[in-house]
Amino acid sequence: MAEAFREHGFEGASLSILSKATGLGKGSLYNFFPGGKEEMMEAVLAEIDRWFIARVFAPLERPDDPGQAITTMIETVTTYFRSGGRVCLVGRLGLGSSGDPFSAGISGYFARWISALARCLEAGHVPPSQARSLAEETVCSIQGAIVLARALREDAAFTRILRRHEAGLLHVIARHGG
Amino acid sequence: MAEAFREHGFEGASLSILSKATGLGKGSLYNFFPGGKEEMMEAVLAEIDRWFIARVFAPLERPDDPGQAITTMIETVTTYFRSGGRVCLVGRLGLGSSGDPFSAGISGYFARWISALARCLEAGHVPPSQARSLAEETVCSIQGAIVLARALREDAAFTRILRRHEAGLLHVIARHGG
DNA sequence: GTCTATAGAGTGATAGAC
DNA sequence: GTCTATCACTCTATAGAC
Repeated sequence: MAEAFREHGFEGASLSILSKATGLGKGSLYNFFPGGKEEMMEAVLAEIDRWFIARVFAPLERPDDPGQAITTMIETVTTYFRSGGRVCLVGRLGLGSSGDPFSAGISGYFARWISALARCLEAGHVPPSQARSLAEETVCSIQGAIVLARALREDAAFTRILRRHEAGLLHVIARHGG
Repeated sequence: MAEAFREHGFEGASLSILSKATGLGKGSLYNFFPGGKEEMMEAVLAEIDRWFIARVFAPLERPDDPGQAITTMIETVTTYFRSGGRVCLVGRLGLGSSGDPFSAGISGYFARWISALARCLEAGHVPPSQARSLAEETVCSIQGAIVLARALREDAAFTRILRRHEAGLLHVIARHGG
């Protein structure tokens, strides 16, 4: 179901697509999600949120080794987004007017990602304001890299961009003796 | 019509929305665009392409003053995307499976943008490989900034990110005596 | 009997095509 | 405006678990 929303968007993911994707009839879908498509999307977003909290945000927020945490984040994200071949559903949803009912979740996702990464950099002794700029820049570039890799049909663009950011962040930490 | 596609996407922009946006009846729309919605989107993309070639790509490709060309590009883009409040239709289309019929135009748009910016940096005596990386990074960040500004509902994020890139590019040109 | 999960025909509304 | 297809959604029917 998540993949169906990812690929077709909220409006484009029809119930017949969702039914086929899940292998469930319409009756079953409405049994699980009485709120209809909107509730289905909520569930998908909640699952994404849990996944990112566990695998991305939490490790950044209290890192044993900030440099290692950043390297791990880059690897995790590269795998998750399949080197840009897989769209970020949260980002995609935010671009459309159909994302309005989910705007709290959407902004929360990005806000937490940025602040988690900033905290990691601060743990590496990067000054807070610089940490925030770098974190914002990195999350921004990850989203941009997905757009670019999809548009250019070139996964290498995604990995190239992420690698540059990884190197940049590690360099800044090293400079501050992180 | 462009705004309708921008805000609702290809699937979400129904003919009644397009009809209302243009002030034309459905019959008139099919008179102008016998190919239906797909042809309407083609027309919108072609118009965007012309606009970007005239206002963004061409000035970068043969700059009198590379630094000035970059500053102008940042200003033009900031205005065009209304500080992130306005979505990039080409980027948005690339994220969805509905963009498949337009994939050539989509990849061409980004490819030309990156190479135009790279050429501008080369005119500022930045070595080609570095110029290309910086150009890719910048176009990537512009797209990411739109996603982020929309998601966070914070136009300031867009202008902040673009300003950082502008400063970075000007600094690199200055270092190479551009 | 009650509860939960299933499938799918059937609802009116609206889609895109012409 | 008129077409048919499809939309989100409802409803009925059925199944097994307890």
